[in-house]
Amino acid sequence: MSVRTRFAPSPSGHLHVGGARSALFCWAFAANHGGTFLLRIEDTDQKRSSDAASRGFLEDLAWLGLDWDEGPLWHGRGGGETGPYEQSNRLDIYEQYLSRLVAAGHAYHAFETPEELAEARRLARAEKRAYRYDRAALNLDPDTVAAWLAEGRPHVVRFRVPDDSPIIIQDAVLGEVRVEPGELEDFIIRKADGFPTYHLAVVVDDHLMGVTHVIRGQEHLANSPKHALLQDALGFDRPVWAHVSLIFNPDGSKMSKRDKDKALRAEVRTRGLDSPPEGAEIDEQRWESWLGDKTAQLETEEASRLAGVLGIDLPAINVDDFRRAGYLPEVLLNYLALLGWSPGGDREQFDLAFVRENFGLDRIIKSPAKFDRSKLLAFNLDAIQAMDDDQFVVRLHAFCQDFEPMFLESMTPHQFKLFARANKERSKTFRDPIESGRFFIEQDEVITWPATKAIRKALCKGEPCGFDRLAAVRDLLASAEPWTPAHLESMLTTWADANCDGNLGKIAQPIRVAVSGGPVSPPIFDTLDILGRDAVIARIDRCLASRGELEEAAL
RNA sequence: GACCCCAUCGUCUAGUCAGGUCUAGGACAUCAGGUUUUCAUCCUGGGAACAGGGGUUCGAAUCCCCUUGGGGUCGCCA
Repeated sequence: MSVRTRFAPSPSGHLHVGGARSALFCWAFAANHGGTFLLRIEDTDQKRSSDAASRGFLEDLAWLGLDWDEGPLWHGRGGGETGPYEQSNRLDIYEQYLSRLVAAGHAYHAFETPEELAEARRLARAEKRAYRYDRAALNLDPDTVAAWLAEGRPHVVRFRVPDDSPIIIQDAVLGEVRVEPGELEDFIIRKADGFPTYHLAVVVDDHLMGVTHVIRGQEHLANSPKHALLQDALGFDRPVWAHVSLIFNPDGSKMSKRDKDKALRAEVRTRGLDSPPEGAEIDEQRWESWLGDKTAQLETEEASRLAGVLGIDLPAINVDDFRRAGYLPEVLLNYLALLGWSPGGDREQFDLAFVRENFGLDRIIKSPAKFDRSKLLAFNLDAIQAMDDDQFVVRLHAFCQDFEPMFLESMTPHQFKLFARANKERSKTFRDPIESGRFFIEQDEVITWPATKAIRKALCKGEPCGFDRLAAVRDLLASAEPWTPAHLESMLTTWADANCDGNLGKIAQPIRVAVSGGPVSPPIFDTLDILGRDAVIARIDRCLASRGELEEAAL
């Protein structure tokens, strides 16, 4: 039988790195076995699912290059014989299996309200005992149940957990996992709104879609016995389970899609804010329910607006966060693969093709791993340095198109090309040239020279000082012909030989500060080339004019 | 709290399943030098781990047990 794997996210927010890794492993395992990789949208939670979120997921997956063979239709991907692939479109299917379970006595109707259950849980907790549903509904007489159902009384359907023998599941990563009878309660398989819960939907869909291998995060391990029970009751084969260890934050807590909200809530609390701050654009009611419910999540835009207003950085946990931060998809995938899987030996850097060729369940790592940003960054640096110049130009261009269009609007294509090339060597991410290169696209009049230590050192220190040297080469630059890095270099090198003992830095640094407003730029001759003569001279003149002010500030 | 999972440098890991080749290898980080017109790179070198205790064995990082530590789950979320 051919291998079929599935990635089945619930569309709440963006794809986070843990989900991305699960998707990668599913993809790789299927690809390695010439099988099929399915994508299924688990949108049975009416409160939390949104179309926007599921589009975000698809985009994130596509950006990573993890194409699904079957699943939602999206830009030429997806389709398949076993759809629909959104659970909200499969309700009638679940209903059939649900009736079957009820008819066979494997499931029963229960009428407790959420409030009653919450109270029972609270009580159990107060008495320090483990809470399990008491099966009260099982003792209802059939006529009462029939009457209540007929009058439309709200109810759920619970699965009747057999209490005679232990549940033993085989996990490809963890081995045998055993749960004693009595550890599981009669879990709910259909909610009061008529939607199935995750457990039922997953089991039915995995069966109908022919899923052979379920590779997922270890937070799902405790669900597997429930699924095994449902599969047994329904007469389905069990899939091969492989539970992958969790990804942690550096502080050791589980890296979760709720971390952003957690950080936000903590900041709101410490500041004692009781209403949404100006500029966050969150309405009062939403604010209340978000603050009060620690499982509630703000929309991506709301969250980043709020973070902006509060002046805090949100933790990067979503694929999209890393994309915006200028990481390469292949590097993120490489790093993620390493967090939970190892090809063995000393091999660490590899591409998707390598993962496809070598991935196997047997080398999945059992212990949890902390997400280390600095290693990811080091990998990204290596990948960028391994590109040829033209490739870097193209990819930086694409990045700017998505996130920094100003860089394309403010430069000619030729300038952009020079800009990209000059920056490649010092770029760890696509963000780097953007952040350090703002001065390239700013108007000449916007450049200022604050009296920082580095700027004063370059311009004011010494005899002669940087200003003196700048003044001395100003006309030389104004009349330089041709305006090329090579010619500028030979010109200024000659000048430095004659005027500062061949120490090019003595003149390069004042020029750098003058044209950029700061102490950092690409190599000075490239920088001048990109800016062009007019901007360079205009900036030098303005810088020279600011001399009095700067020297005064230094006193 | 109950149940389940996990345990090699600060971090990710190789080595564990088939015990000796391990005075435990690599990578990131870190420290010390060096290269460099700034920044970033880059080069050289250093320090850094088998959680603890019992077994089994001629021999244990590797097998078993206990302890400790970390984590997950305990939702009409998925």
